Amino acid sequence: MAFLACNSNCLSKVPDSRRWNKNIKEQVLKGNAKKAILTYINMKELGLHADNYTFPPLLQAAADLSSSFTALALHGQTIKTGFCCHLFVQTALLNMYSSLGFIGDAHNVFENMPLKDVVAWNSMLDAYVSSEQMDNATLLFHSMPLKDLSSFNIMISGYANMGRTVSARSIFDQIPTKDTVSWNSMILVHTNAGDMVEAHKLFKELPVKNIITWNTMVRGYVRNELYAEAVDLFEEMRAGNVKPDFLTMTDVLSACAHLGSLERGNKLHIYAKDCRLDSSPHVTTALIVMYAKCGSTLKALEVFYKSQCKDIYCWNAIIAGLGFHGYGYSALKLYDKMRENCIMPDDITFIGLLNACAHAGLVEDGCQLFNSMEKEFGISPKIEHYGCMVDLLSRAKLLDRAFQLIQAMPFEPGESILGALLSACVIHRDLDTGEKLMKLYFARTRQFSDGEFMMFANLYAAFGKWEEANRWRDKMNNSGIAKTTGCSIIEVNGRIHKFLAGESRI
DNA sequence: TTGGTAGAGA
Repeated sequence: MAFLACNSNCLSKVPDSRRWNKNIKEQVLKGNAKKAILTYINMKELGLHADNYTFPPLLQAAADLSSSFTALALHGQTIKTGFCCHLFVQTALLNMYSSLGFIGDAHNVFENMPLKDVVAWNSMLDAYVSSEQMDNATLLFHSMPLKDLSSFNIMISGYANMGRTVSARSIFDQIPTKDTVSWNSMILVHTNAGDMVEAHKLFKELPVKNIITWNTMVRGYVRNELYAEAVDLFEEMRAGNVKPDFLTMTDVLSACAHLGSLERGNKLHIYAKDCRLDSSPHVTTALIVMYAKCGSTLKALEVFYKSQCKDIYCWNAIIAGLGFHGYGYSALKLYDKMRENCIMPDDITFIGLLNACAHAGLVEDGCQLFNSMEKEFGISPKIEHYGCMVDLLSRAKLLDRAFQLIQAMPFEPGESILGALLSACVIHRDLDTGEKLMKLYFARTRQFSDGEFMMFANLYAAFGKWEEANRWRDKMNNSGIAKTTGCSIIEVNGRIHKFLAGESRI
């Protein structure tokens, strides 16, 4: 309300709809969609009329807010004022529905447009591409009476998201004059397909690179687990005086975290400070993760406490980092602080917390947190949360409770949950629970993986029951896997004779 | 003064 008063004071002196339009647009550009909508309401209250310049940013604001209610109300306003017939307003309506995921509504707007220019066609094309309807996008692309460079670029980015290298390349080769967007999208196609050699080839060929080109490559290396290459490219970037942004920093820190290189991580931290990139919550989170993974929990805490702008990612990272290193109580204390700061936990927070409890043996705290997810926060536990709980109960030797949880969970238990409880059965010498679990798995009509057959075989082998172990081993689709993956069964003359956990000699 | 295309954290 304070904003409205201020706004009306500032703007009522100049009751010019142009100024109001400009103001609305600026709010949207700043990411303040709510204020933009409030400005529009204020404008109407003052008796000013909206026009074809007012609606496009407002429709964008509705999309930014992900508010279908606001979207429908604004669509109604365009009809009421007659501006729904304006080409630019129609295109903005199409884009708003597309952003909200209402592709059918976007298509309706498009179909009812009496005049369609290339921007309208591209908007519909993008609606299909961003909703992964590449078949519809391809049909539309080929039926377009007008195409420009954006049309080709939109198609390439669609294929990039689906990893369709050949289709993307065919579009790319048809472009007479490519721009940086075309090249960057084509590089992304290859990084998404896991072909960093081809991505790097294009990167070298590209005459004019921008920050997105560099970031696409750095991210590509990280996603494809080529961490040293990611760091090297970052150094090349610096040597070439290309200024990294917060996304470059986030990814190179992530590479460093995977490499476990604290020395390099420290240097990157200093660099991020010098470039003032460390204030971004993305970078803060990446720093916390890097320090935690490199074993420096104290530095992770220092980054966390010094950060002026902490979001849920930062909180989740520090909770998970503490939990991973066995500081269960500290993780729980930070969770309390997080709640005091009125930050709502999400499903990732609980994965960190439950893992923290499992590592520190805090069984009852873990159970309470697990129960609070749905009751207090309306978060339905996912299979990962059940996995953490099975791990927590198994580590605490509460095998029957772990079994009951698996029995009650609304998911098909996977290999990792099976592995957690079965190995606990081996450690705590409880074959009964192991067999009960096997029966439960067997009762569910599903396809068993070789990994699961091997776990069953290992369970019996651990208890010296070679006949059963052999029987389960024989069910494996590829029993040769036992000889190549470090399986813990030793086979002599077709019979399993010995169980050696963790050894790979056969 | 207005609508469309590339990367974007666990």
